[in-house]
Amino acid sequence: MDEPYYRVETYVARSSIGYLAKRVHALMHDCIEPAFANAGFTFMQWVVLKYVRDGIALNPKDICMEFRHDSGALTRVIDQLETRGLVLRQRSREDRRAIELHLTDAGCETVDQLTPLVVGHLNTVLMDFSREEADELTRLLVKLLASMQRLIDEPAAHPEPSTQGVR
Amino acid sequence: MDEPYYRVETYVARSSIGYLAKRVHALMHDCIEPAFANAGFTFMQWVVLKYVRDGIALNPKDICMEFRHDSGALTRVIDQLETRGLVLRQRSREDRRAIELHLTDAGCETVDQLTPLVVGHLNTVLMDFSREEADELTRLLVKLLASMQRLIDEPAAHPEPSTQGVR
DNA sequence: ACAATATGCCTGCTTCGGCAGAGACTGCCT
DNA sequence: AGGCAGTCTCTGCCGAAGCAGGCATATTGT
Repeated sequence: MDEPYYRVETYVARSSIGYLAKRVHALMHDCIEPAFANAGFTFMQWVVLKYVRDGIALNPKDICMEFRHDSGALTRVIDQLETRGLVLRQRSREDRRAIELHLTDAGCETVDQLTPLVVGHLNTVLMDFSREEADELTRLLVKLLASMQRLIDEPAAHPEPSTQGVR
Repeated sequence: MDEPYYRVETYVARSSIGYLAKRVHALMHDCIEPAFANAGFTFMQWVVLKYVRDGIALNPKDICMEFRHDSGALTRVIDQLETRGLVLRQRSREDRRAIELHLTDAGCETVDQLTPLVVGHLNTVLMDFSREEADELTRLLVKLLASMQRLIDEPAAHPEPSTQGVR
């Protein structure tokens, strides 16, 4: 972008992508979490099961990186899933610090049962969107994620107006 | 939309707006929260100050509604701000259940000092976006919010494929 | 071969949001 | 006037995430 999108003088909280992102997340959560609770799960449990099922991430570390979740918290989520017999922990042969996660049959079944619930909710939420809008929204969100990811990975390459020392 | 956007058979977690929303929020948080911490504040504290400053919401209830925040949690945030002398609580005359929030001079000053920090970060995050893309992203997020809001307000008007009883 | 550093996971402590209920108050109805 | 339902704020409790530290293992450099 040639010149800044937001300006200090005219900045209004409600319309900034920061606020919007937070509220989208909060509302999405409010929409879907009760449905999961209904089925006896939490969203995070679902995420782990789905990620392992799809092979997106097979160990805790990758899930943390992919999903930006706390590793300590993740340990406990996996504990729950293991206790319920949905997931198996298995020490990796190549790197014995690492753990390989495997779904049990019950775990696979759970994913299959929960998927329609998730898909249904997402489709409901997108009801008023044209296919083009949904595609564009997805594209822009992915792009935004990539930008932010780069900002975090390249540490402090982009100097900000500092406000250190306030209060 | 004529037919569903997502399908059970082809649903891949990473590209769904649900996941994207959560990750955008998490990354946004990771980007901005440290900057606030640096200045001695939290994001929620900033939100309250900014909302009051801009007159978007002058009492706790409105902030809760606008920002979808827990009212109990908000009480405590306001406590902190009051302790630090940035905000005043004042019983409303018209409705003595309600509280009117007012910024002290120090509070106004704080908002002025923090605003560039927020605006700077947002602009940095949007660096690779054209103005049109940023506008479109904002529009789509707002539209998505409105859709979800409607779903929540109209209770259960949209029957979902039920998965009750799983586990 | 050995030390120094980094990585992956786990564990306690702290913090914060979600939730339920209480207390004060308002407006409506009879 | 009095009762009653609804509203606004606050409090206590619980569960989950953030954080820091620890242990086992891996990797790198000398």
